[in-house]
Amino acid sequence: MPYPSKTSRQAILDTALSILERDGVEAISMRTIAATLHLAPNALYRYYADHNMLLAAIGNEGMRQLLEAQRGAVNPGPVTLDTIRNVAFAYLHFARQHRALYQIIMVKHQVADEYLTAYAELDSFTFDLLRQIVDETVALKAGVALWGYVHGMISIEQLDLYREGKPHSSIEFGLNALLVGIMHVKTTDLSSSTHAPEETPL
Amino acid sequence: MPYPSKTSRQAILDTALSILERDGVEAISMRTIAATLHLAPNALYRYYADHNMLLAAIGNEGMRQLLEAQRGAVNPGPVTLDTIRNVAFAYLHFARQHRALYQIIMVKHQVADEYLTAYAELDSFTFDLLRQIVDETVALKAGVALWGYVHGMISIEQLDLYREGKPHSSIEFGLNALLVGIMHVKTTDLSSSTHAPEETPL
DNA sequence: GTCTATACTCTGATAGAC
DNA sequence: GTCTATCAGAGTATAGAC
Repeated sequence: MPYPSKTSRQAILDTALSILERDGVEAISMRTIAATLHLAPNALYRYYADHNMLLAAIGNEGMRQLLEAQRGAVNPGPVTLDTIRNVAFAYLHFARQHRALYQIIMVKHQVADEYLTAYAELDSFTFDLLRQIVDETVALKAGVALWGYVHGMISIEQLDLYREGKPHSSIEFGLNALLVGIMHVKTTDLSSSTHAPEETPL
Repeated sequence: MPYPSKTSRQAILDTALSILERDGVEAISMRTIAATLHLAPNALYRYYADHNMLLAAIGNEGMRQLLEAQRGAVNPGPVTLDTIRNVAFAYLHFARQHRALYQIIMVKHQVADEYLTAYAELDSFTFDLLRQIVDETVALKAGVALWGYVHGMISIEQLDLYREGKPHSSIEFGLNALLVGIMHVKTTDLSSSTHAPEETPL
C-alpha cells in the first residue's frame, strides 16, 4: 500500500456517532464527518458505499447498544411479567436518552441486508424471554407485537403529537393491557367473526 | 391586485399529492412541484413558508383521508370489539395502499402546530368508539395505545425488518391481545410491583 | 401582490491524478 | 487510499419586473 491509511471503518463510525450525539441527525453528513477526520469528503466512500450504508452501520451499532441496555434490564432469577415490563421500559428509556441514535436505528435509513441480523437479535432476545412464560408459538408473535407497540408509542411521543403529556400515562397502560392480553391468549383462541380480507386468521 | 394568481395553496397541494403518489416521497421537492406547475421554484414560498410546512399540509390532508377511511369502516349498529378491529384494519389498509402518503403523515416531517387538530381528531374518533364499550378513562388511554400499536407494526413492516412475512400474522395476534387486555383492564387494577422510575403508576 | 431571474450554500456522489 | 476538481440536485434568500 503506497499510502498509509488515515482512517478506518471504525474511526468513521465513532466520529459519526459523536457528531450525532452532539448535533443531531441532520449533522451527520459525509462532509462534516470527513472534515472532523481531516479528510476529503469522498475518502469515506472507500469504507462505506454511500450515505445510507453509513447510516445503516450507525443503526446497526445503535441496535447493538439498545440490545445491551435491554439485557441489562433483566434481573437474575425466573422470568416474570415484570421482567418483560422492565425490558420494555429499558427500550423506552434508551429511545428517550439517545433520541437521535434511535431515529437512525428505526426511522432515518433503509436497513441493509447485512445488518438485518442485529435487528433479528432483538426479536430473538425478546422471544427467549417470552417463551419462558408463554407458549412458543405465542412468544414468537408476542415479541414482534411488543416491539411494534413500544416503537409506535415512542414515535407518537417523539412526533410531539401529544404536548399535554397524555401518552406518557397511556404508554404504561397499553403495555400492561398488551401483556395481559398475551397472557390470556396463551390458552384461548381469539378468532373473531370478522377479519380483514388480506389478513389470515389466527 | 395587479397580478392574477397563477396558482394557489390548493393547486400546489394537489400537485404535490399527485407527484407523491406517482413518484414517491423523495420526488416532492419544491423544484419538481414548481416545474409541474410551470412556476419558478420560489413562487411556492408565497403559499408555504418552507418545505416542511408544505409537507405538514400534505400530512394534514393525508390524515384527513385516513380518518375518512376509518369512519367508512364503522358499520351501523352498536359498537363492538369487531368495530374497533375493523377500524384498525382500515388504518393498516390505508397505510399499505398509500405508503408514500402515510410516510408523510407519520414519519417524514415535523408536524406543525396548526395541523395538530387533524391528529387530535384521529384520537377523538377512536375515543368516541371506545367509550361505548369501556370506561371513559380507559378509552382515553386505550385509543392512544391502539394508535401506537398499529403505527409501530406498520413501521416494522415497512422497514422490511421481517422479509419472511412473520409480522403479518403477528399484527392480528397483537391487536387481539391488546383488545383483550383493554377489555380486561376496564374493571381490573393492573398495577405491578415494579415500575420504571420515570413512569407514573396507573 | 405575484411572479421570474439569479445566486448562494449545502448535500451526495463521481472521475481521474498522485 | 487519498487527493483535487467537479457535478447535479436540494432548500432558500434577495432583487426586481409587471
